[in-house]
Amino acid sequence: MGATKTEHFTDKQNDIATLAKALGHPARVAIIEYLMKVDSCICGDIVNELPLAQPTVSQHLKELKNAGLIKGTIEGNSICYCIDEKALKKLQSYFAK
Amino acid sequence: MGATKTEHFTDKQNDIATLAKALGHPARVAIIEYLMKVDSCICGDIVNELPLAQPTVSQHLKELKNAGLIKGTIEGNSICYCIDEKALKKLQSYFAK
DNA sequence: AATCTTTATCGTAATATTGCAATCTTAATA
DNA sequence: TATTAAGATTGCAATATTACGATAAAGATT
Repeated sequence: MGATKTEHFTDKQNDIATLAKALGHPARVAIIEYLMKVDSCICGDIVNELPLAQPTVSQHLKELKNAGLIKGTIEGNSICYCIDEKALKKLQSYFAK
Repeated sequence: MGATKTEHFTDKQNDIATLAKALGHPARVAIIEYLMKVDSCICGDIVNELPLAQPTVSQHLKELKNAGLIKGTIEGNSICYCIDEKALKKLQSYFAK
């Protein structure tokens, strides 16, 4: 036991839960808010912005990416992260009911 | 360590994260959707509605209550759960930006 | 009062998350 | 090609979550 029984719920419910879960940590909320503010991205800046070690930030970014909330594109040496509007719109329209 | 470093983030960020986290499980999304649909509540019905055992549902309800998403009022023998609009509004207005 | 009904709590097993040091990968630069 | 810089991955310890059987608490019913 201990694992979420996703198979018993609808795709939509699982989808919303996945997005919400990704935002269920203040560091990830902070990342999203930072990305909203600067719009353009610069991944290293996120590490400087947060009071967490680089591997920890990298892990949070991975989770946000898996949930579809952010996108990352390789920019030569570094990586440019930015918000995936589609996922945010999904949340927005879900709560507008 | 393993515990979230809430003290490094703003109250608002922690607040949103708490609400989002509460919705970060499909069963809790399903509970909220069910409460939206029936409006009035009847707690036992939620147990029947979900494919989970009664103690598990009770635990999920507790988390939703702790996060402020639902309210429960004693109705004689049983308990009447319903959505706390304030929390939903908070999420709604947060995503409407 | 004994029993039933409804919901919460306890205890515990299985699994997931959080955080970081150490290390690896890959591209830029000297 | 060595070195540096930016990020990701690995491995691990601490903690949290998920799920449920057993049981408790409290009002309703007989």
